[in-house]
Amino acid sequence: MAEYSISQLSKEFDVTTRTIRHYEEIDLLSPARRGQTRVYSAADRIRLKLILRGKRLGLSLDDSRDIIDMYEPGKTNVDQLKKLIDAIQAQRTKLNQQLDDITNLLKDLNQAETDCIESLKTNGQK
Amino acid sequence: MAEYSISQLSKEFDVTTRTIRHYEEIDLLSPARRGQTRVYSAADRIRLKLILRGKRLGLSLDDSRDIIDMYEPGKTNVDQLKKLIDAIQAQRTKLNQQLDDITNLLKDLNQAETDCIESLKTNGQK
DNA sequence: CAAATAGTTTACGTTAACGTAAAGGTAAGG
DNA sequence: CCTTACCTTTACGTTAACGTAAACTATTTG
Repeated sequence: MAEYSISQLSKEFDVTTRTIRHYEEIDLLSPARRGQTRVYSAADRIRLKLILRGKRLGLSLDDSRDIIDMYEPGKTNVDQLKKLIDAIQAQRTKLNQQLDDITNLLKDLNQAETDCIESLKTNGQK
Repeated sequence: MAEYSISQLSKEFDVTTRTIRHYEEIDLLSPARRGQTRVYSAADRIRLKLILRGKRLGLSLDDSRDIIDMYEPGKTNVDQLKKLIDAIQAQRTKLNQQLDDITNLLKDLNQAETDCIESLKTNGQK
């Protein structure tokens, strides 16, 4: 039963405590309290991790919320489930686009690098 | 020698003309002018495309500017070239992180989806 | 020739995601 | 008991990336 303080998480994920509290303000996190002090569970920690992964992918916090909510199959309603499947498909489409973008960018970077090195050889001589 | 109007590009890439003008305001684009009217070349169009790709990857416009500038080997200075190679490496690192994030997210989405479908089977019967 | 369409500049407004400062509570160590 | 280290809340400030509106020009079309 792991527990974490706000500063521990702050250090582990290299974000400010303000950021973590901000996520609570917009209901992305809801840690327990010991008195007034926030106490984060392992589940809270995972949520934070997911939020930050979303950030690295350029998602808005609202988008991240949607995605994270997908992981919880507490949505018994059938219509909601169907909506979820659609949302999952939409996300997948977007991610595949990103994958495509990244491979292209990596290709471009390789090209830029060889150009650079080439230029260094030629140019570094004079 | 292809030429494009601002509204053509706006439609092609599904962004507003305001957005395109904004990129000019911050010197990400510098189209020619016919009188007062902007005239975009094929190269301008490519730059816009690259900017938007950067956006999809969650890059800031400043980051995109840096990356796009990498493609132009007009940087004869040796020191700048070395800096460029470092920058390229840094970008590569970040992109590989993103790749990792995406494959994980896709994995999660698959899981979420099968959970959903499972839940639909069980739950949709009653 | 009037109206619609596409272009322009200028300039203030908006939203997300925190930053930053103020003011204070609490527990441990010397 | 005082300092140091964390914790808290409240609240205004900031930046990026445009949105939106006003006011104007130029061209085309019924």
